[in-house]
Formats: sequence, structure tokens, C-alpha cells
Amino acid sequence: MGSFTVNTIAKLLAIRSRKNYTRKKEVQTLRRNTTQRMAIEQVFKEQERPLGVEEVHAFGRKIVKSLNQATVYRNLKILVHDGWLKRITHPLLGTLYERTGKDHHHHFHCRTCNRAFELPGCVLKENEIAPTGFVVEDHEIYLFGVCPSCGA
Amino acid sequence: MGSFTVNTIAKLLAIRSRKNYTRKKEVQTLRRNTTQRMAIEQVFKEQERPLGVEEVHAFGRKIVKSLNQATVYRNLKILVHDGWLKRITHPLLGTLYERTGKDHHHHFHCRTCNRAFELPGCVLKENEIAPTGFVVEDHEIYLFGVCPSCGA
DNA sequence: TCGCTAATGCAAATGTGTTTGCAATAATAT
DNA sequence: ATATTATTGCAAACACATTTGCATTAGCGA
Repeated sequence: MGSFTVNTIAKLLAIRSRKNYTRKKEVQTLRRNTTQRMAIEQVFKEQERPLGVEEVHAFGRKIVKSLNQATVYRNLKILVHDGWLKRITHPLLGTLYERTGKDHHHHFHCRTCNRAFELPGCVLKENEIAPTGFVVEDHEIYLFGVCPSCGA
Repeated sequence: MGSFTVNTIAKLLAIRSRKNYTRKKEVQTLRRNTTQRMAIEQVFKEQERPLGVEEVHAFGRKIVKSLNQATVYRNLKILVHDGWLKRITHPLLGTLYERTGKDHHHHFHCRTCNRAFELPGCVLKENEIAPTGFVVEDHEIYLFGVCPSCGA
């Protein structure tokens, strides 16, 4: 063990005493701000819509040209683990990642450009659609059609 | 070539002249009513809810104990091809199959028994949820909660 | 700047759902 | 009942997304 400050040691002790901590596990708890992860975060900030792994990889490469797909996977997992991203399964596009902290919203899929968008707001009244006996706790809505840029 | 009746020959000619016809392709066009496929159809008739491959296999085995998983896959493809089944991708359960010919409906997922259900009817007004510029052609709604039998 | 080690790039390995080659079986028309 | 061939069971092969082992690189604390 090297020479850490008291602060760092306290941080490490706190981290390593967490119940699920395993040193070799994929998702580490002591982060380093790598250019790769910062690039990935930037991609989500710029795009403002749910992205698939391949999209993140492609956009990220424009920032860090050496960005590897395995690194994308590793960082997406980290960002989900840290609560910065949320993982969703789109009926047509499969696994997508979107930023957390947004209000309840739904997803639009453009059949022309094959991209996913977030639509704010919700008009669904859960109690109006569920027959007696079904207790509805949550819901997801997927809309399909043509987005503004493709429809023009 | 055997001795077919004029009717059968005409049928075959019609089938084989279809543009996409390839003899060795998985999905044949001249069906035989096998006990396996009839069992699979019966499973869907009895369950009346979307089923995954493994569910179909498990239920089907109770009718035809030798039923193989590959046969399930082959017949699900055939039944979709024939328009008897529809294939959907559930956000949590993955690929499911449901009978066609039903009115517009949505899907309920019970978090307790992990089964999918169909809920008839729809209260969503597509034009109320889409911002200007988005043209909505279709939608899917997934509800999550507890089903009647699990909630009791 | 130095030392430690988390993170990366690369390729190989993994996992899970689905397909397929083949010999044997069974559905259908006659 | 017979001939034909679609269908089956089985195991191997496949596709695809995701992961991991390892040597190297680079972030961070001091």
C-alpha cells in the first residue's frame, strides 16, 4: 500500500467496507476521470436522447478516436452503477441508455431514421386501463412514427 | 416426382411459383397437421396470454411429451409466417408470441409471477402526448404491477 | 516528479437465444 | 397399403451482444 493522505485512506476504508465490495469486480468504486468516460458522458449530454452501445461508441470515437467498444461497455456499466445512466430495453432497438434525473416521460421511435427520442409528459391514467384485480404500479409507453427532422 | 392429383399439382405449382419460394427454406408452405403443431396451437388457445418460447415448450410437453425445443422454434416461425401468431418484444420478458386477430390491447406484466397478460382497450390519445413535429402512427403500452391471482 | 493501480485496447472467450444438418419418423394423396 | 416428402428429435452450429484476461497506459495522491 502506498502513501495516501488521511482523506484518501478514509475514503478507501469507507469504500472497501461496503457490503458488496470485491476488489477485482468489474465495477470499481474509486473512479478516475479518464478521457474516455468523459467523452461518453459528453455524448449523452450532447445527444439528449436514449442511445445504444453502438451509437455511444460511434459518437465517442469522434471525441476520442481510440475509444474501444469494450471500454464503452465498461463505462456504461459504471455510469449505470453510479446512477448517472439508466438502462432500458426498447421493443425495437434493444438495450438503450438514457440519462437519469428526468421527469416521467415516454419514448418515441422514428421508423425513418431509427432513432429513439424522449417525449416529456404523460396523459395515461393507469387506473382507467387496468381491469379489476390488476394492480398497476408503473407503466411504459412507446410511440412509433416519424420524427420532426425526418418528416420535414 | 410421385403421382399427385391435378389439384395437388396445381397447388404445388402455385406454391412453388411464389417469388420467395426456396425448397429448402425453413418455412414451408405445404403444411402437414402434425401433433406437435396442434399441441402448440392448443397451448395458446388454453393460456390466452402472450407466451415465451420456454413457456410454449413447457406447456406443449404436457401434451406431447417428446416435443423438442427446435420443433417449438420451427413451429412458432411457421405460425407467425401464416399469420396465426404475432411476435412481440416485451421490455422485461424478451420475445413473446401472442395470437393474432385481437383488438388493440396492451400488456401487463406481473412482477410476482413474471407472466404477461393482455389488457383489452386503450385510453391513450396519441395526439395528446406527441409534441409538435412528431407524427405518431402507432403505440405500445406496458403496465407493471401485480396480477389478480398473485394479489389475492 | 514518482509510485501505485484503475482503466484502457485488443483479442479471445463467454452466454444465451435461435438456427440448422441429418437420419428417422409420420402425414398425406393416391 | 404404398410412396412421397414434410416434419421431427437430436446435437452441433450459429449469431449476436456482452465479458474478460492480460500487457500496457495513464490518473491521481503525495
